[in-house]
Amino acid sequence: MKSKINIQTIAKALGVSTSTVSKALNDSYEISQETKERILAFAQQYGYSPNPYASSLRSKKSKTIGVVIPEVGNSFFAAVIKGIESVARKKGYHVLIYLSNESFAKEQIILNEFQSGRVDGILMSLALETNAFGHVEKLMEKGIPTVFFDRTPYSIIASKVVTNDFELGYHATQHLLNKGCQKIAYLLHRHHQGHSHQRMEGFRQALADTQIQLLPSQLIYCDSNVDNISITSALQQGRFDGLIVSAEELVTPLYQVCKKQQISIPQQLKVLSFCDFPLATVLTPTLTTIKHPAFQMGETAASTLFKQIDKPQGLTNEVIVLRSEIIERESTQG
Amino acid sequence: MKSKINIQTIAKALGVSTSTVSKALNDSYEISQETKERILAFAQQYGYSPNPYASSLRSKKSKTIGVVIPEVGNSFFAAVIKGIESVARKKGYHVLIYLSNESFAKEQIILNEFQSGRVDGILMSLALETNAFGHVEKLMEKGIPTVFFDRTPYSIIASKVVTNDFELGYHATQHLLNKGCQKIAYLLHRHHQGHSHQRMEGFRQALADTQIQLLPSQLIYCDSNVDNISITSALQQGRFDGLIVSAEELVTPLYQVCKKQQISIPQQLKVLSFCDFPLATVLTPTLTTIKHPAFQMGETAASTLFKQIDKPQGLTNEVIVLRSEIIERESTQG
DNA sequence: TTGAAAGCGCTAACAG
DNA sequence: CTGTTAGCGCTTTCAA
Repeated sequence: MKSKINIQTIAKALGVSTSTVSKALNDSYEISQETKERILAFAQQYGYSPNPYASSLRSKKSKTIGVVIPEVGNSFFAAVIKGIESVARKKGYHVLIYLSNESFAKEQIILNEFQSGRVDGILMSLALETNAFGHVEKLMEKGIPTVFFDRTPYSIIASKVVTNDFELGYHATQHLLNKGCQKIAYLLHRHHQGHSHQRMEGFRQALADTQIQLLPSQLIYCDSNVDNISITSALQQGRFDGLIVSAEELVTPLYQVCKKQQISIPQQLKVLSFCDFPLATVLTPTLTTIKHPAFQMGETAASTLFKQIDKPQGLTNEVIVLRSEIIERESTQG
Repeated sequence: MKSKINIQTIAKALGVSTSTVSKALNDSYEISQETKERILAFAQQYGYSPNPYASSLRSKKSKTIGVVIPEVGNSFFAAVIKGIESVARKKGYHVLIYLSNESFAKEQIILNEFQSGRVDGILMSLALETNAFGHVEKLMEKGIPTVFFDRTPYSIIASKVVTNDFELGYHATQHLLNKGCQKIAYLLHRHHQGHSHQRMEGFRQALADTQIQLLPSQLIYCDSNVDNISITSALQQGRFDGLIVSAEELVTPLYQVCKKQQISIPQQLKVLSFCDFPLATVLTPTLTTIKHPAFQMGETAASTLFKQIDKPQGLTNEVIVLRSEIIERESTQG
């Protein structure tokens, strides 16, 4: 380590007190313009940057929010993060990203760390594995502002930003029914979250409204991202003529299976995905998707969080529903 | 906020001193098994979790490493992060992810924050915009352990983990030449980094070795991720019969253009991408790619960083080269 | 408008 | 093995 410049160094060098320096650096109204400039210039010149640990320790706030997401590497969460950062930047807050890797255990560890005031607020989307919310409840009892988005804990009362999941499931199903599908399957992860549940309920309801009863065999569970076997066996012999894919990672194995088994989309099987991504426009056939307002979801979640941070007493627990839209492409063409 | 339990509360409640509690919680050998258990049990019961700011302030280390990457949402960086986390977890370190969003300015701001000891070490891949390294040099002068990966500052001596970029450019080009291509173009971002430069040099060299001179028109620059116009105009009238795509985000616009302009791959244009991703296996045609050892790169970079953190004196500045491999698919078939 | 002093919660010498 | 003590670098009263 080279130069160990801190507030004291500056104070001594300029013949002022540390509190003056501190106030100047924080642009306090108590300090004269002249002194401020003198101190700022010095700080600038010598590349001073404040020790965040000291200031957080003393002031009890970290100017930092934690974002807990299951994974990166998919277009949805990438866009959400951008939305979050755009809001946080305006407020002068830092954004720390924590990955649960879809693991319940990891998620618990992460939330545990937040107990100690490492962050001023939390934005969170649950891991697929998560099916109990004790860790979430413990956190909320501490009164740390928290907003959930996308994958939210259904049984917990909290601020949430979600999409119109039930409707989406319903409309997606209707879309396929309108295209003439009779036997629609639903492709999903073995572990799945509340929002997934809502979507499935929409699926079930849409079927019910058309006098179709949902059979267990219509739900195709996949263990990992490359579970081609389950998909292959589920789709054989033209058992289904419509398919809803509930996750971005499941699109690749699906297309692989269809190619190998010579199942032609959309003639034999119409496919709709719950996630939009750029390459959907160049797949063969191009893929009908549901486009979520990911960036906006990030913005909204962050704004909601800052509302809580700024006035912690009135914890409103509002649930904000954003609308997603179906983008029709070749994979569901009649 | 509810319970404000800290080390003092515990000390008082158990009739011991704060240092005993501190040592017990850090599993120091100085404390008897019995006392340890008593303290741990108490801490557990009352949900104590240490204040990271206080401990970092005092101990001068944060047990945290910062990872600066240009973006999330692509398979490469997602895998790198997983590699990093797997190593960091074993060492009991936290991983904070910072996004530069390919912006030079943002990158400078981030590095500036690191000046103050927020993290014990840094792993970094440069933004596309970055073409000066003053901010990097300033950081390294401070002696903060830093390892660069993938996109590294070519003019700076530092620890780096890279792929065999020159070779890759060379082999990719040879691959296309061997398939009979005569006029090969190279698709890249307008802003680009050192590693990209190396790859382009490999490209140039491979052409030179075949007595072909590289013309400026063979380099197709794209401004953003959806710059279909440049691509369209560059590819018209069968000007090229081979193409190297240097970034994952450029694959979608390329396929869009080829579809629209009815340029058939690989008959009229053979395509090779410098990035592998799952959907490459189901595109029409399937895409020949170069698969980078992303997870391994993350692991290696993190291990190298911890070596530096653990013995800061011997800053070795090693450059580790990992090997990537070409995965041949339909898009370059003869 | 500035300064003195106290202390955030924890760790690390050093004593005992 | 346990306790005492002195800060880490900063913010924040309160006094000047």
